[in-house]
Amino acid sequence: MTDDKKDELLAEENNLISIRRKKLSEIRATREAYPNDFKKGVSAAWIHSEFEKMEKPELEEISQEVSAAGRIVRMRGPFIVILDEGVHLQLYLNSKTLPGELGEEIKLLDFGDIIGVEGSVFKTNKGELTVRVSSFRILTKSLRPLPDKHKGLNDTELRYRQRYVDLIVNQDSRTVFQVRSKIIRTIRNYFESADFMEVETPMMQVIPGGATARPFVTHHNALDQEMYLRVAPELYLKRLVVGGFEKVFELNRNFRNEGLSTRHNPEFTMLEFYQAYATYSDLMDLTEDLFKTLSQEVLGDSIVIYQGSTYDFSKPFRRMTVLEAVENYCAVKREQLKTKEAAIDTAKSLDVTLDEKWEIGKIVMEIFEQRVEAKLDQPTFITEYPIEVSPLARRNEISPEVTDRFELIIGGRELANGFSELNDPEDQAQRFAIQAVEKDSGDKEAMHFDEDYIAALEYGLPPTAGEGIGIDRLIMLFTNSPSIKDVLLFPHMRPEKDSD
RNA sequence: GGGCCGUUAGCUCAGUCGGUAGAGCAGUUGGCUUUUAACCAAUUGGUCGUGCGUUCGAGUCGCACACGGCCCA
Repeated sequence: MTDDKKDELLAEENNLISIRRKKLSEIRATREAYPNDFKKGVSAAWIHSEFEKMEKPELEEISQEVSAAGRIVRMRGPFIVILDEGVHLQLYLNSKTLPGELGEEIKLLDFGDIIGVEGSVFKTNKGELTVRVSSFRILTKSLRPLPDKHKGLNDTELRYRQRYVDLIVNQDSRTVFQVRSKIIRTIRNYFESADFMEVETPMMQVIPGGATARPFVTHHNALDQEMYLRVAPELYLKRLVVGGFEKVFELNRNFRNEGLSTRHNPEFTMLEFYQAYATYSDLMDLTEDLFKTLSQEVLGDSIVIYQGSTYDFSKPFRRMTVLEAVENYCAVKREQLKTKEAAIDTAKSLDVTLDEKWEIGKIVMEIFEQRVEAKLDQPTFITEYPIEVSPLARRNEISPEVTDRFELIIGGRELANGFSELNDPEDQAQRFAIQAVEKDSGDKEAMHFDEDYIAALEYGLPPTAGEGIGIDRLIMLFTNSPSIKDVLLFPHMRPEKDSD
């Protein structure tokens, strides 16, 4: 780049950035501007835990030397506060008492710079633990100004688009992602200690399956083949149970080509687990225990407060059937849902939008989803889902029009979905055939006919129950976050403007 | 997809009836140098999201679009 060109770019650039860029070139003129040889001896957290309890004279006496590093977040006269792994550490740098060059170098410091320091630990007259810096070095010059030191970064859009800035300045945001990590770790431990094996199945699939949802389509060039990002790992996990891995789980990303909302991101994290010789009823018990364990281990309490509601996970969850829920929450009688015609009338009277071509089970589910689900605040297992909306679930032996399936609703939102698996290959083939017809008639969410999965069932899937838990929604619940974007490090956002 | 709200300095926000674009923080210069949102003095910084329109005159009024938020489907 020519000097003219450089000047031109500088002129276009924000003045605050160009001032910092000049400071950077001053550094470049004398030494390596981005050195890699600084050894950070101790963390800010360690310094606090080790010396906070000591008194001023005691600290003066031992005069402990340390080397530390962090990002500058405050400057008060000769005091500079750095942030190291979320912990503040105060430094004392007096330009009049430091050796000449270092005293000059203080002028090059800005908020956001990452510095490495050496010095001794002491306490100020006001009792604040501080490092009296004897030497320091700018390790990384920051060229962009940080947000307001008091008001921080509030703009939701900027917090999502520039998460790195959000994480520097908003401790609450850091905490959400620390809790997220801990929840995922706790889930892994929970299943591993219950002898489940963690597995990884394809995210790129030739036949997408396992959920009624529209997939993302992509293309494999060498094979010249359409491929889909998975909407669920379900069919692969059950193939593993056929193969004799009787307790498996997968904790990873699914992709669904749907709209965005406070509860939906196109890619999201799902836990799915399968257990041979278990029923959906066993999994409801397991789910209660899992939620209790998570809240105890992650929050240290069985009580979770979410957006004004209080949930006590030490108590068993309510259980009711889909029909009971519609009866209770829509004030309708069982007869009003008995036939398709009655159900359509009921739906219309409740102002539920529907398609009259739908079967009765689908109509009842629409009533449930549009008029009941949001009202179910306390943890509730809803059971007896209609067969039409459950193409992979086992038929109930007493009422063959419903399945041995449940969903867990908390705060009006679906958190989990589990069922006894359909392991009758002939029944499954018929259900796939029905899905294929719906697909041909234009339903983009309908499932494909998966012949290899039928072949697997024909080898024999033991009686099995399986469940999926939406991890992002779970984390929203445990971190009291109103939007899924708050619990995703990099939520999907539209491009800001056309970049060409 | 529909409705409502928002978009002004790097950040957080004011901006009245349409009449010279403001504050705090950050920045710059100097002072002070064991402070606690440090302080004191001076001072720089704007495509008012984008485009079109109404008007003598638009941050402000109208239309369209973009992005975001909330609610609904």
